[in-house]
Amino acid sequence: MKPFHAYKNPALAVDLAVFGYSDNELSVLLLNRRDEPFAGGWTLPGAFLQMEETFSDTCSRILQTKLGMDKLYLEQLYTFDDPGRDPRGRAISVAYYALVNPATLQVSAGTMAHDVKWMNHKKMPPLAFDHREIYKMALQRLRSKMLYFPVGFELLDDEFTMTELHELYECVLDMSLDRRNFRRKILASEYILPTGAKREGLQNRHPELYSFNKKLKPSNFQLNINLS
Amino acid sequence: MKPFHAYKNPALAVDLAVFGYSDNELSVLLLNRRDEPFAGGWTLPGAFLQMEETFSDTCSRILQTKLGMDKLYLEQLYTFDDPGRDPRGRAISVAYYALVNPATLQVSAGTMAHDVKWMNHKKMPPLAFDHREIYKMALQRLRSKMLYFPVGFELLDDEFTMTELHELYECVLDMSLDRRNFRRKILASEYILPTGAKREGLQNRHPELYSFNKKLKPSNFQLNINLS
DNA sequence: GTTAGTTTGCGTCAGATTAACGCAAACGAA
DNA sequence: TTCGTTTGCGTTAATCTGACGCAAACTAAC
Repeated sequence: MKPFHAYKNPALAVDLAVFGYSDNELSVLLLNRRDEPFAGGWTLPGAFLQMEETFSDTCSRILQTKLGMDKLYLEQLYTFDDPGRDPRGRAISVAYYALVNPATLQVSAGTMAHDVKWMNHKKMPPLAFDHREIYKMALQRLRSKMLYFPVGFELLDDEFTMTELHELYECVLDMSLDRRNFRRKILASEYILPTGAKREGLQNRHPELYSFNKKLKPSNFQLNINLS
Repeated sequence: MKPFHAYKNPALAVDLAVFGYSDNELSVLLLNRRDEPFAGGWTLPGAFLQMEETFSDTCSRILQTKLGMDKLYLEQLYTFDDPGRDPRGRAISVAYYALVNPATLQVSAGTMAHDVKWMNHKKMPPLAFDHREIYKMALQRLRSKMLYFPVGFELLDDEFTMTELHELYECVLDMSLDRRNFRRKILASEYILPTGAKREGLQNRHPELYSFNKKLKPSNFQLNINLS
């Protein structure tokens, strides 16, 4: 029997929706294409899977190349198979999304490739291929996931104030949440703990600092917020 | 430039976790393998993607071949990429799950291929490849999805009694749910409506018949049942 | 038909949860 | 020191939940 790869198989791409959060803005990492098709257009960063790679390897390779760092929070999203999605031929795309916190975002400013750019998620340009669809699904997944899984913390630094966490949720979900009720629910979940520390730059320790409680299993984090 | 398929690409398989429900039992469609590797072992039904096919096409082809019918409820689950998952070489598996209602299940009894069998989900044999993992993820997805999305109805006939729906949920979730509270919540969601009909075989119309309300958008179906 | 046991539909109620909002101490800028 | 803002904590009414009672509708046995 011939080896699998001797048969005609579609190309396998891995595409990434990388979200970054800083200064109350949610951004997405976009790549400005140099080559045809869609030369000059915007896409999500991606790469073709090499024979020996896992998806996770490919993600790391993309992130290293474009951001100069990997080891971010990473989650598989969906696999897109529209036969017409790439004009060059049949290509399947396995989409992942990644989350970048402000510190990493700042560091990456120095190591980022010249052909990528952080774009505010409210000012997204048209995207090539079916990348708009991928991006939309990623945002939707992030939004619904942060309601029942402590995933939002991945977008913040290790230590954060309640206000910062609150603003993150309001920003990503694009809705206003009562500050006091949000605090009560988040604290009741016990997924964040006060650190007792005082942040550099602050004169006092009034805005308390919290950190994500990594010892708890994330199974029953539940914010009970109704979208729609 | 060479066409994509001229490069070395992994094989792309589509594997299906097909759930059937009847007589208060949840079953999974298993295939008894004839060829190596794992000859004689059990697997989920699957097939390699043909160049012109969409995943959905491949699913239909598998279901036609093995069940003699397609057009079931179908949802993409996850794409598995462990390089060692197939001893024959690199193969990616895109997993879907499908739901079959009792009527279809009954019809399929006559059209089913001889090498497949419905297996009670509590009596699953060891599965070849990484199919145990796929099956477990499918069951988990079904369980969590039916709590916030009206997907359970796909496992029942068009018309059903409240008791049947209640038993379905208890069976699939493998937990007991208070009959009266379940009724209250389900009816409050307005996703099922009384049909006013009387079922054949029943002498009276006391156990009321209901049907899924397809006019409602399934976005805010919420049963608020706590797993774990 | 009558009777006895089961199923089904509906209601009650105490306790928990939620949304909306008040308030004062802590803070920072003038 | 003063004043407007931020932050932490509390209150309350309305709603939701889980646990369970009850009788009408039904079935099966006699």
